[in-house]
Amino acid sequence: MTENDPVPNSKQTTENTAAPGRRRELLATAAEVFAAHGYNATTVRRIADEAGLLAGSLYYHFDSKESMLDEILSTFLDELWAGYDTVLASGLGPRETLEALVTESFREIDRHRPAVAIYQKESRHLAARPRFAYLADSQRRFEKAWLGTLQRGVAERVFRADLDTRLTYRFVRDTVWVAASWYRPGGAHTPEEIARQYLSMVLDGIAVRD
Amino acid sequence: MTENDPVPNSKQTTENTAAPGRRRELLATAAEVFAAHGYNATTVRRIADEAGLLAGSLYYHFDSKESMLDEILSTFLDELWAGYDTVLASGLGPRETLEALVTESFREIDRHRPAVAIYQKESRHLAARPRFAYLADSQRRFEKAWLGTLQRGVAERVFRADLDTRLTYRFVRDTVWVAASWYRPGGAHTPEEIARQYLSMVLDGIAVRD
Amino acid sequence: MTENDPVPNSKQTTENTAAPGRRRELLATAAEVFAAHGYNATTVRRIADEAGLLAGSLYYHFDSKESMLDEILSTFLDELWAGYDTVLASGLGPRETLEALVTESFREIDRHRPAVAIYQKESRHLAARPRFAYLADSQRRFEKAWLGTLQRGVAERVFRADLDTRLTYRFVRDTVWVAASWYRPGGAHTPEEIARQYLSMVLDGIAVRD
Amino acid sequence: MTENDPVPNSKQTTENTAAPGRRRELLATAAEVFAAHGYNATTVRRIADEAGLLAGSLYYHFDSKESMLDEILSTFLDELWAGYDTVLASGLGPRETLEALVTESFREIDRHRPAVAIYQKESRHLAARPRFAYLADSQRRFEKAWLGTLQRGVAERVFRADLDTRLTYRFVRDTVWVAASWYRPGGAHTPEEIARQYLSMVLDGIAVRD
DNA sequence: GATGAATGAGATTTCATTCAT
DNA sequence: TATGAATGAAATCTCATTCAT
Repeated sequence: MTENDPVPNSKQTTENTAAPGRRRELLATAAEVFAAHGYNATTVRRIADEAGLLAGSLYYHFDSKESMLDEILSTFLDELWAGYDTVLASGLGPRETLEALVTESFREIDRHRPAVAIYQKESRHLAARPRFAYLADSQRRFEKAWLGTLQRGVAERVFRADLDTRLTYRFVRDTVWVAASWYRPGGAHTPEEIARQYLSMVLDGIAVRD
Repeated sequence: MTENDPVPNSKQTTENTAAPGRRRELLATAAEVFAAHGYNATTVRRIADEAGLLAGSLYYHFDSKESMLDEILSTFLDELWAGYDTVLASGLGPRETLEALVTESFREIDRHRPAVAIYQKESRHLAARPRFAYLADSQRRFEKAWLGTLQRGVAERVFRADLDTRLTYRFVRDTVWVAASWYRPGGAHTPEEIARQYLSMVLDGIAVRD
Repeated sequence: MTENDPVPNSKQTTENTAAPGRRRELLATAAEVFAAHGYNATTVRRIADEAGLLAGSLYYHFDSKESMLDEILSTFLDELWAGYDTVLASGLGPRETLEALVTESFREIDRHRPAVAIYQKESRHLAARPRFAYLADSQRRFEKAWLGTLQRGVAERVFRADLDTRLTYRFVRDTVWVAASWYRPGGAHTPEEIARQYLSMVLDGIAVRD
Repeated sequence: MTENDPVPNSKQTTENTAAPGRRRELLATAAEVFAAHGYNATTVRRIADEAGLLAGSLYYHFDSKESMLDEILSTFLDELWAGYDTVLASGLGPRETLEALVTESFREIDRHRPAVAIYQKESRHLAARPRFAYLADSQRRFEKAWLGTLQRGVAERVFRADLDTRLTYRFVRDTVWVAASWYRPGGAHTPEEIARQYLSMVLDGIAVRD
């Protein structure tokens, strides 16, 4: 769980790595539009309009609409795993690991909201395509990290013994990521505040204790 | 909250001359395909293939691809609200209401999995179109029911006083519905079992109590 | 050399075999245009114009422009090899085999002029693509048939001993097929007449004998 | 037939300020790519890649893709006609003229293989455009030279009386030029050797004489 | 009820070409 | 001389929809 980024992805396509200025701008625009309207429903022309050039001109920078999506998702996942790996490598107990993962996740949502929203909506069917195989890989690592933490918590009697860890994993995973669909950076809550509230609910429950 | 189906929708379009059996079959097929691949990515031809007829022939049964979607979603919402309204009309306390709503929700997922999955993925951007205004209406009623229950619970000291109810509402709402994306009817868990586990987590937390 | 059509080709794509009427017409039109202007330079719209429908409508009948080309070429090659195999299986001597192959070739040009012209112009670079691998296969069988006949002729002292058979094969092969670029069915010469003239030149030379 | 280059062509376009070395290199590269993939299928970017610069940079050297093609073909034809005119002006008999023309042709293929291959594939449809009218002119002169030689040969009883000279002209013309598609300079045969073999076939036939 | 054929609008992509630097 | 970025026209292809049979 602490190995160095074993998730292979295809981030770098034909185009050069060196001149990231324009490229990054265009990707940010594309991500915003994909997130707002869905990948399929987004036309290349729409992205181009938003970025202030003609549709065909995007093809100077990117091979295809799909390769934009690819680069958006893989860049996000690379950063996500950098954060996760730091957490997982730091030798925390299960509860602290869970807290750190949740907090890190909300921070990623804060930084990569469009990418997370796209990931949330599209990853399931994308993962089937060879080009996006890294999504399935990431999914697997993800499960290992979260489910492992829950199971360790149960084993160490930090989490309740009667927990269906698989089910709990799904609940937790989904709630965290779906947040990207309503979260607005710069809104009422900081990522850390949201994480705190969420952890409070999941760890201690919302019911008043007798 | 107990009024009779105030959500207007357009379920019945022009044609319902023929045996409603075929119609229902075709909608079930369409829902399955929409859920699996997304509404936009689903071609009319794909639905027709799956149903064993030619694309053009679907237009004998339905006005348009959109009207299939409309009918799938509105049928689902009608049933959902029938269930919810029964719960909300039965005078339960906040905790029991929450339990009943969650249980009812997982039952709906069990019965209408494809519709719920479509709803989950598409409702946000559909709600903007006039034809699907009922989605926004439903969303509002939904918020009133759930958020109201949480707030009532805090007021009656059944739920913790320090709860950010709005945030909690979002967490709960999302987790429940996203379940449609992994739930498989006839799988390891009954809807009631899933509801029980989920409620246990949300109400009492996963941490071991001192 | 007498086995039953061992050249695999992909003639039948998705579309049905049963209703060949419209399909065949459209292919004939496409072949004519491909032959006249080259495959790359031919637009789908041009074919559609010539056939009297809209460009998009062609896609009801064919998967792609490429699949039209594929079907044109593979249909032609199937017929060609049916004819060649009959000749090769009939136990003729080298000279008679050569005469029969040449005659058969000019007959095929008469029947499939556009296909032959396309084959002549495009086969070299198409053969590299997996989809058109059967072109390379055919090319190999072709060489075996013609070169083999020439070599047999030399061995049996029917053809001159000092013949560079490989070079002669190339000359003969090319001359025969390039004829498709100037031949007009219904013109001054029948295929058999052309074959006779050509064979006279190749077998006996154009110089007056001393 | 001995006039000095009456074929007008447009070889020199606007720019020839710079070192003609680079220009020639670029044209050689372009010719190679045109010959390998066809003029239409060749992108300016491909030529630029092969030459080690960017697509836009080619426009410093040439007006357009078409002007590269123009210069390649007209340069070739100028040299070809220099050779042919020498032969035609030297007062040889029909048989010797034919031998000299064939030999000269294979020498041109050796020197200008890519240009000949392009000429072979593209000249028919290019000749229609005004800019490439010189291709049609050349074609006419070509026919006059070859057909005239054959007719003279028949008249002088050097070639067989029963020859269909028009048909023979086509056969001979095609075979010679198609050779560009398989000939590789520096391969097994010198141009002169190929010419000898070819002339042997055409003049004396491949059949053993009784 | 269903088919086969077509429409037409719009999508992605390609590519020769331009031009400021 | 060359680059990097963009243009704009056109190409292939997709797909919801229509309609005569």
